Parts: sequence; C-alpha cells; structure tokens
Amino acid sequence: MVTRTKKNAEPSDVVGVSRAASARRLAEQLRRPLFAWWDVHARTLPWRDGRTSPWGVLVCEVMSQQTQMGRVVPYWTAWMERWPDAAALAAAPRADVLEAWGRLGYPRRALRLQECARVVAAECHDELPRDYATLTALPGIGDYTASAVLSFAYGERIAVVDTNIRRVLSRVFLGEESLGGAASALERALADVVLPSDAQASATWNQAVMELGALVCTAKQPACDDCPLRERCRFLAAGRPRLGERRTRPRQRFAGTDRQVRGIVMQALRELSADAHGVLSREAAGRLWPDGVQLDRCIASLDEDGLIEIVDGHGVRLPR
DNA sequence: TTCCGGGACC
DNA sequence: GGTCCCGGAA
Repeated sequence: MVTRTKKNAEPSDVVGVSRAASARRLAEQLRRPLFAWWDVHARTLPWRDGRTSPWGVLVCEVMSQQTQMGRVVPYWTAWMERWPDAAALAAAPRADVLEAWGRLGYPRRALRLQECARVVAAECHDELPRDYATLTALPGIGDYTASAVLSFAYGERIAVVDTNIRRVLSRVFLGEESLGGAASALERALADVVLPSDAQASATWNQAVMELGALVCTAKQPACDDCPLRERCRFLAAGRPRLGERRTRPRQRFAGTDRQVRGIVMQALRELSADAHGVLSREAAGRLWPDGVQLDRCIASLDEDGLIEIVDGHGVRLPR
C-alpha cells in the first residue's frame, strides 16, 4: 500500500467501522459486474494497457486534467512522437512546447510539464519517480496525477480520486451526489476503503470506476439503464436524489476577462510562430483586443508567467 | 448565446 | 476559494 501522506487518518476512522465494513462488502459484490463491463466497454486509448512508458502516462494525465480523453489523443500522439521521454522534452525550446500544446488550454501547465521533465531528466536519471511524495514534489503534479501515475503506470495499490470517481463512489456507496469543491475526508476515506486489496485489481478498479463516470454515470444524465452497478446502486435505489446538484461556485464570466484576452494573445502567437522570428508587434497585438489597458495588463501577466517574452519593449513572442 | 467541468497552485 | 483556458452541452 502506498501511503498518501503521513498524517492521513485511518479510513475506517473517517467512514466509521461498521460503515466501512459494509462498503467493503458492497465493493466486493460490485467488482465482477464492473470488471466485466470494463472488459467490454473500455475505450482503447494509446496510453492504456502498458502500451506506453510511465512518462507517457504522466503526459496523458497532465493533458487530461483539463480535456476529455478523446480530444487528448491526437495531441498526445504527436507529443510523444516528438518528445518520447523527459530528457527530450527538457531539451525542447519553450516556444515549441507551447505551440504543440495548441488549444488544450491552460498553457502554464505545458510549461510546468517541461519543468517537471527537466527535474526528472536531471535529478532522476530520466526516470519518473515511483513514490507519492517525490511525484507530488514535482511541478504540475498534485494528488490526482501522482496517484494516477502510481496506479496506472506502476500498478501500485493507491486510491485515485478525481471528480468522476468521487461522483460514482458517492452515488453508489453513499446514495448521494458529490457536490464538488475540494474532496472531503469522507470521499477520500471511502475511495481507500472500497479499493481492492490486490494491487493489480486496484488499478483496474480505479480505471473502471473512472471510465464508468465518464461514459455512464455522468454528472447530469447518468445512463442508469446501461449501468453494470444498477442493481446495487444506493443512489438509484433512493430515486437519484438531487441529481446533478453541485456546490454553487462563484464563477467568473469568461467573455471579456483577462483569461479570454490572454488566450487570444497566445493563440495569435502560436499561429505566428512559423514565421522567421514569430514576433507580434504591439500594434498588431492592439488589433486583437480593443481595450489597450487590459491588453497591456495581460501581456505583462503572460510575461510574468513565462508564457511570452517581451522584445525590445515593443513586441511579444513565444519564449525561447 | 451562455453555461460548465477539470486539477494544480496560490 | 480564486485563477488559469477551451470546447462541447444546454
């Protein structure tokens, strides 16, 4: 068992001893139908089933943090062909990395992935670490990504907790919606309690629960009729209470925000980078967005984030 | 046209 | 709990 952190409470302290025992029994009953469903319905993705390196799994997980798996496939394939390992990515020009990241979104993550590659190449003999603490210390790798790498790439027994898994486990075992926000101690403890004790089975369990959440037990319109767990699902038995409900989160409108403006500038630079120098003049940038004050603010923040370089104080380009 | 999900980091 | 981005769903 890979320990997540030293100060983690025992799962059954959080869930309750008898509740934990009952959840374990249910989990054992669900394994057979869930794994049978997984065998038939799992999508064949190029990073699954040991067809790529641990580094390839990491790249996929980082890309998937913000994008559906299906859209990631062409990006991941081109990326791994170009930079098959950490050392290759570490040596790439930042501009190339940002350009290859394309429209995946959150370009700072592309830079973090490259920073991660530099550390792995320089300090880990180009081999992705195999323990939770070292992984989470790397740039851009948090709890989810570290757990996913340990489970999917290394076959370690560790619970993976992402929103799909939280939603499925909360519905099936607790009969209620996972409301979003940070994972509660209960949700984390539940994931630990229901994880199969056998390492290999635990990796399949993680992937199958996640896949079920992506394909069947979706947030708004779960296809309960097609669900392999429907006969024992506490959420379905309870009449799917508060289906689709989420913690109301303060959500910034996208239109007109700095975020949109930053995205427009980055997109323009990606499209420009084939040119000899790839420099976008301040005048040309001014045509991208009417509010010059906001535009300058965004250019400054992109520069601070290392996503662009300011040339001669008068133009911008993707960083060298 | 608007709304919304997704994980890391602060 | 706010910010970072995009595309697809509503």
